[in-house]
Amino acid sequence: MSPTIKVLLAEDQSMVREALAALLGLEDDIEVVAQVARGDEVLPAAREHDVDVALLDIEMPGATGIEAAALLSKELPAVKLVVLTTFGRPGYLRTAMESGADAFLVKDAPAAQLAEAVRKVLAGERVIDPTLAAAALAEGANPLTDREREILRAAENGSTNADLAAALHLSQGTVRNYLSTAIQKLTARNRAEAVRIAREKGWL
Amino acid sequence: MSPTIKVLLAEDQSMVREALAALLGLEDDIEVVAQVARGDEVLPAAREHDVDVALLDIEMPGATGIEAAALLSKELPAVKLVVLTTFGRPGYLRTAMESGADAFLVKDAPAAQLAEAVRKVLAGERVIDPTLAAAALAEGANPLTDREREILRAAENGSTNADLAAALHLSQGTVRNYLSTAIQKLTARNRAEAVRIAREKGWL
DNA sequence: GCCGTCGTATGACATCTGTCATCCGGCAGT
DNA sequence: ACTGCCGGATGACAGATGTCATACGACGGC
Repeated sequence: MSPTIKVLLAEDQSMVREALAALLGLEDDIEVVAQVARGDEVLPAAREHDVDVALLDIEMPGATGIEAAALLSKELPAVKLVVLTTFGRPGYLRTAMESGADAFLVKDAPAAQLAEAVRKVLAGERVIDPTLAAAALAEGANPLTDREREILRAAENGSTNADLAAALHLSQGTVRNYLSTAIQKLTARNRAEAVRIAREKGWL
Repeated sequence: MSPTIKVLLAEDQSMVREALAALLGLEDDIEVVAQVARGDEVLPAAREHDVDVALLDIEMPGATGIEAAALLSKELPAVKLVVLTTFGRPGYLRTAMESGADAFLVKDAPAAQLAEAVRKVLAGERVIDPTLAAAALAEGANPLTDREREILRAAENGSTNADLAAALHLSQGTVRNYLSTAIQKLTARNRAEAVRIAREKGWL
């Protein structure tokens, strides 16, 4: 029979990572050959271990799983990419696929889908939740410009306009202009609501 | 040798839950006899399955793991309680212990600590991260009143004062007063920052 | 070359938010 | 009985935020 599938597992929470490794370890045809806890450790580890499939959590320090996916698909295009996330945000799906992901799984899907997805991507298939795919297509593309996104992200923790202006080397008026247009694009009533909406859609 | 330890596992994300079950399943002396995905299913499941230890995630729909812990320790005091969480917030630790938890683990601790904690609580020990315990003691008690907490929670998603007043049947002025005192208690500069700080400390 | 968009900026204006003083009724300690 | 705290409220004020018009240089597409 065919050799075992070599998997790289990237997930920052040790307990979850090792638990997922245990889960995959129960499968005869799958072997977890490397584990990393940070996005920026993915590429080096993949280079070192000659992996078939990389399993990438999105929320990680160093770099997100999506950023890691983009790097991998450029540097090691033979490696198949499964993106895993807590949040089924349509925008995540979109950018993950644009970054070269072959599968997109949410963590509240049944565990059996994990091993299944690994096998399927190796066979050249793509695996995505149809509901999520529909949602991603329905909501359209991210309407925010780079700068607007950046400023919204910076505004998330409760910074004042003065803080933001200083942090981003802008005038306070400019900060307010960007926030104002972002608020309108997202049909929010203030910056906090705008941040929430953008987060929900996966646009940040 | 002693019979196997019967564990109830409560965690909303199926993939993580089943992965943790797989991890615990590798231990000879531990058996996962029940799995639930919601906080409000914990007590019924515990009643039905005669468990020794309940493993409770905090962030769950229906009821939090902490609320479930409080119920369990009242209704089935023989069951040992391990609280598991993504976020190492000192306030969580405090309320978890006050709710009768015997152990408190964060998900980015090594996986080995999970089985270890299960065995220890059954032996009557308590398991908590010393660093977190120190932080919990250092930061003192939650300074917010019930109402302040409630209003901060409601303000989290970007509601305006008018929204909050309507939702909580208060005058707008009263809403502003509560937010103002909360902001000062938390040494924040606006509601958004206050929410962030309260969240970080586990006071919401 | 022209048009649209983006990044950046200013000024004026209206509204929202945060602060403060002050008040009331209820309730827990002392 | 007195004190203090909580929930709730009002009014006044200052400062922060959101909106709008307008402007300019850079760049991309047509």
